Amino acid sequence: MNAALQHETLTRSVEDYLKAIYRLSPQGRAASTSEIAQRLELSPASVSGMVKRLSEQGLLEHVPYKGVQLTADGRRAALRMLRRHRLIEAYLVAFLGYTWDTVHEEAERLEHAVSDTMVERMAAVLGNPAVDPHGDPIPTSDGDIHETAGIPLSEVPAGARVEVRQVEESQPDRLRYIASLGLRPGVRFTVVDRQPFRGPITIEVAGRTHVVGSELGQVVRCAGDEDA
Amino acid sequence: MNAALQHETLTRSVEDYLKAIYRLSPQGRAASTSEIAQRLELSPASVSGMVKRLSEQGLLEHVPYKGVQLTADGRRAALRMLRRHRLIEAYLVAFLGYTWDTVHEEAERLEHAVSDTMVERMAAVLGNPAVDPHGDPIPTSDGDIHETAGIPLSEVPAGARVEVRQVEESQPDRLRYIASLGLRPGVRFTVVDRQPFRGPITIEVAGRTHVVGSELGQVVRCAGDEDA
DNA sequence: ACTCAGATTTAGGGTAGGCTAAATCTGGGA
DNA sequence: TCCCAGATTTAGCCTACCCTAAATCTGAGT
Repeated sequence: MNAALQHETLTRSVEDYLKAIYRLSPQGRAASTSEIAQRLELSPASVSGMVKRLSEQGLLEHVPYKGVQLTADGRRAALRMLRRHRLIEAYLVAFLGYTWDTVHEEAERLEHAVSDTMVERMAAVLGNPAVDPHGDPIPTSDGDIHETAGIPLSEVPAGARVEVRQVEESQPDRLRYIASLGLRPGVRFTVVDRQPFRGPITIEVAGRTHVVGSELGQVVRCAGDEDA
Repeated sequence: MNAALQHETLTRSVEDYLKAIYRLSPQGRAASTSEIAQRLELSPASVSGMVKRLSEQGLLEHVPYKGVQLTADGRRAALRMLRRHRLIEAYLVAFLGYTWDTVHEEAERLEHAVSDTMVERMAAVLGNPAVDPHGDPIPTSDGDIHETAGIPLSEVPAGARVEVRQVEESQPDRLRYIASLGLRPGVRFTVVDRQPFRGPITIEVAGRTHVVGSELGQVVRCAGDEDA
């Protein structure tokens, strides 16, 4: 467990790589070089180079030409960054007048700069929230995370009444659009109609009807409305 | 005025250099390579190299073997960092339970990461304070600063009643010691005795008498107590 | 006016992490 | 089974900063 040592040492770049790889590996699937490159907006060649360094450092497992997976140390570091990122987002919204479309960019920089102490103070004044403003779960300080992945809106059957759980989007303009439809975590709404072949989805939110594309259907994740 | 462009481009390193040079140049005196090196804990050779780059960028004026001065652009950037640093310190003390001995280090990292927007939001919720927790003046967002340099405690005549204005110290242990004497910005106290040749100074703070060394006398700056 | 100690700069080298171009691997379709 | 398109890696290069060691300048004191 040299992760404690590594905390002090990890560079911004490395922290970003680990976070990206975590996000790209649902239940431990391997992430490919090109996926990582795309997410970090770097060339695949650069990613190849960094991947080699990180696997030498023991932060990830690399099978050449096949992909990478985080080691326990790598996962720990990634979850630490995720906690920071999401707590910072929650803090900025709660105390500094940010809205969910503007917090991502700020948190992206702050997550590398705040101390553990500051993160925990923010968590405390927030009352240790379980989710961030987009509904994403906040890992605990000892690295637990409850992936409460709801189902994508695009897979909710027509007629169902559901609740928004998470909005997996970071682009401000898209988030503003989604907010303008009344969709945000915790909001209940009804799926009126869903066309096949990734066709448009008709929803009714707070009495108003909207038709949205399937791309949006992918990022809005919902949970069945148990108490309806 | 390409300073706006530069904002986006300045690296952490450059920001630190400019801030250090500003602090080392009271009323536009030139700062020497070795002073800068000492303050930033770098080798003089490294400073020489960076100084060359920065003067090519137009952020400072360098007369080889003589020293450097900030240009208008450089000064603007330095004051911007000073504003960030001091507002962050004030914010952390006011809202996140920091004490004046612990804020410096945190601010030192955050000042490079926060956006202008966030800085102004912090300023707003703080009510646009004029000074930070150490009594140092906070530059305005358009680069004004009121250097209210009080006189060092070591130069206050015996018998005078004065008020603490600024405590020019960033080391936590020293700040805790100073706080333990009851000295902090705004506190009134009396100089009971002062020995010559940088000798010890006897002060009375809130009815208690302390003897302090002249080194401390340099960092605690005071103002005559007008309304006594 | 000289000299030399100390300050400063230059020379040469290292690491981290980007990039493009070229080489190499992999797997799906003929 | 073979082949080639696309993915991946390697090779070679660049920038930003840092370092130590060596060269050079400056000015204070004789």
